[in-house]
This record gives sequence, C-alpha cells and structure tokens, in this order.
Amino acid sequence: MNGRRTAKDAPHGLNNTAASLLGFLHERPMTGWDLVAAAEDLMGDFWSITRSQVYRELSSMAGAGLVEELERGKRDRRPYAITEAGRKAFADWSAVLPAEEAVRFPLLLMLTLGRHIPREHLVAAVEHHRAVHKSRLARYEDQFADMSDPYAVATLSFGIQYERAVLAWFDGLPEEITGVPPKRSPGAAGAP
Amino acid sequence: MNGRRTAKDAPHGLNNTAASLLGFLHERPMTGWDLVAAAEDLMGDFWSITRSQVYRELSSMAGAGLVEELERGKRDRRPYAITEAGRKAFADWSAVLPAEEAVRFPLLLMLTLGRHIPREHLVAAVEHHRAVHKSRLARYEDQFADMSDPYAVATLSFGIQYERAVLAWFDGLPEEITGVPPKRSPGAAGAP
DNA sequence: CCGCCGACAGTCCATTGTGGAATGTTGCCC
DNA sequence: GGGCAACATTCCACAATGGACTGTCGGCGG
Repeated sequence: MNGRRTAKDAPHGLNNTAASLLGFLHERPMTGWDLVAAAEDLMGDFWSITRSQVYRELSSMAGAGLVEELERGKRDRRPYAITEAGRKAFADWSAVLPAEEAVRFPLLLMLTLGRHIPREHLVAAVEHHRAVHKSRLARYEDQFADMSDPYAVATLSFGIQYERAVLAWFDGLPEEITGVPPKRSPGAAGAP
Repeated sequence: MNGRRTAKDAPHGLNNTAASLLGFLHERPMTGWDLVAAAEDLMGDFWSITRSQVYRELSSMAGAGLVEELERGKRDRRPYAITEAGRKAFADWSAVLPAEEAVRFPLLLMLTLGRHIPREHLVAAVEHHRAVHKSRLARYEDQFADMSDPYAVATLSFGIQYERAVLAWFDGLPEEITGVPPKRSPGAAGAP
C-alpha cells in the first residue's frame, strides 16, 4: 500500500497514555498526581487519562527503564524523572502518525435510535447537552484570553471550533427531535 | 454473589452498547453480525461497537431475558429478537440523560506536547489528518443526498458540521506547527 | 463434479481505559 | 491538639478495543 508506519510495527512500544507522560516529564520530574493534573489542565476535554492508568504506566515504564523513580517526598510523594531511554522512546513515538480520533457521543446514539424513543426524552437530552456545550464554549473563550503558548492555543482553539460546531448543529436540528422548528436551516449540506 | 449494587442491577441495567443493540432490535430480529454492520453503517464514526462486545452483551442479555435467541440459521447464524422485558429496559434507558461525549484525539495530544517534538513530525501528522478529514467530509456530503429519515440525517449532519470545524481549525493553525502561515486568522477567538 | 477462495459468523484473549472505593499523610485553621 | 480538606497512592471491577483464531458456506474455475 503506502508503506507508512503505523502504531502496529512501532519500535517504541508506547501507548498514547505512556507517551503523554513521557512528554510531560520532559519539563521536569513529576509524580503521578502531578501528571494527572497537568493532563487534565492542558488537554482536559479532548484527551483523558485516569489515575489508575497513570500509576500503572509509570511503574511499568520504570520497569522498562524509561523513567526512574526519585527520592520519595512527603505524603509518599513519588516523583519520576525521564531517562535517556525514555527520551528516545518518546522521540520514536513522535515519529509515528497519530491514530484517528475516537468520538463516543451517547446523545448521537440516542438520536439515531430516536424513532423508538418518546419525543420528550429526546428533547430533554438535547436541551441538557445544549446547556453543557454552551457553558463549555464560554469557559474556553474565557481561557483563550490569557494564553500565549502556541501549542496550548492550538488545542484550545480546537475546543472552541468544536463547541461552536456542536451548538450550530443543535440549532439546525429538526422539529421531530427538538419539538420546535429549527433556528437555522438544517445547514449541514447547503452553503453556510 | 455479593449484595452490592452495580450498574448491572440499575433500574434498566443497560450500558450504552447493550441499549444500542436493543434499539436496533426494535426493527427486526438480527444476529450479532448484522448488529455490528447496522451500527457501523448508521453511526460509524461517532459511535463504535466491536464484535467482541456485541456478542458478549447479546448472551448476557439473553440470560437476563431481554432478548431471545431464535432458530440458528446457516453458518451458525444466530438471530436474536427483543422481548417485552427488553423493550421495557430500553424505554427505561431512554429516559436517562445520556452522558457527555468523550473525544480522544491523539493528534491533539501530539500538538499539546509539540514543544518536545520535531516540527517535521508535527507537520506530517497535521497533513495526514487534514487529508483524512477532507475525504470524510466529502463522503458525508455525498451520503447526505439520499437521506430522508430525520434521525439519520441528524447524525449525519453532526458529522458534516464536525468535519467542517476540524478543517477550519487546521486552516487556522499557526506557522510553528504547520510550517506555513495560517490560511485564515487563528479564527478561534475572534468574531466569525 | 470437485477444490478452494473469499465473504460470512462467532469465539477467545491480551491490553487499554474508566471509575470509584479504600487507605494513609500532612498542612493548617480553629 | 483536634479535625478537616487536600494530597497521593493502591486496588479492584468493569467496559471497550483489536486482533487472532476457528469454522461454514456459496460460487466459480477447472
């Protein structure tokens, strides 16, 4: 086919979560707790890592020599530093094309099956989500003000564009689903 | 067998995957294979179910009496029909507000860590994804033509809006990442 | 008529990811 | 000096994924 490298034959052996940890550890040594906080802060809604996963990956990477455990601190605090092998593995990972995104949207599932669901439930679900997305967009636009790092801005911009698209989509939903006529034309296919 | 209350004994006891299967089975009896195909076809990129998961849920729901196994057909084909209890469980599920969507976007992870990644890798990743999204958008717009069911249209519209947003976002990415100046203003914060 | 290839159908398993409960520690406020 | 909130890790059950594996059948070339 195209001979492109995919995650399958990758020589680094990292999953995305492990790679993200190594990425953050480039800045400074951190504990699992710190790493969860950093990821939550920087990528919050479009990438998620969980405590359990983080600690699991850290100890497995420690075993593989990609990170090393530093002196324990207060409260059993256990910082890890990246090693040379870790930098190498991260560099290898970064050379591989990232996989396509996965979107799991239960509301869409519900709408797809909408034919078999009472209208009032559909309406309630849509209204709920509309509110959630509205407030997320507001939050992102707020954050956008004090941002300068172009990499952080890129991620945040994605969030803003995404939320705007979702909101526009809500506005174009047909009366069968929302109970009220669309605010805009279904908008999806026609010109903007 | 402990007395603990888990998701399984919740009012409806369905996870989203199980619920989606019951939803499809409202139309007609289907096999696991058919169900995977139906889900793939209708919700493809924004909801995914896997074979393993489907067969597991089917046999567990058969045990719970939510579906019943019909006569085996050729090639071990094993259709399931929804039961009254299944309809009830689905109705209960449909009354609950769907959870928020989860977006896992490895490219965003890569960009967030972009500071530690050679520019050429970032550029390659972005270009690759741009192509993927461009062709997905084209595919959706094609499909849009022969669609009448408003529920299917709603899902497809989401796809179209989403892909357009992603493409616009690509166009606004800064030179640090793409290697070329943005085609549009970063667009995220300013007025449309 | 036979052999075999490719699409169909289901099973199994390792790994990854999620969510929450349980446990312990420490700083700090009253 | 007691108690509470925030910090930090561990453990576990369950959900979801993806690929390998097995078997079945339909149709086509020889």
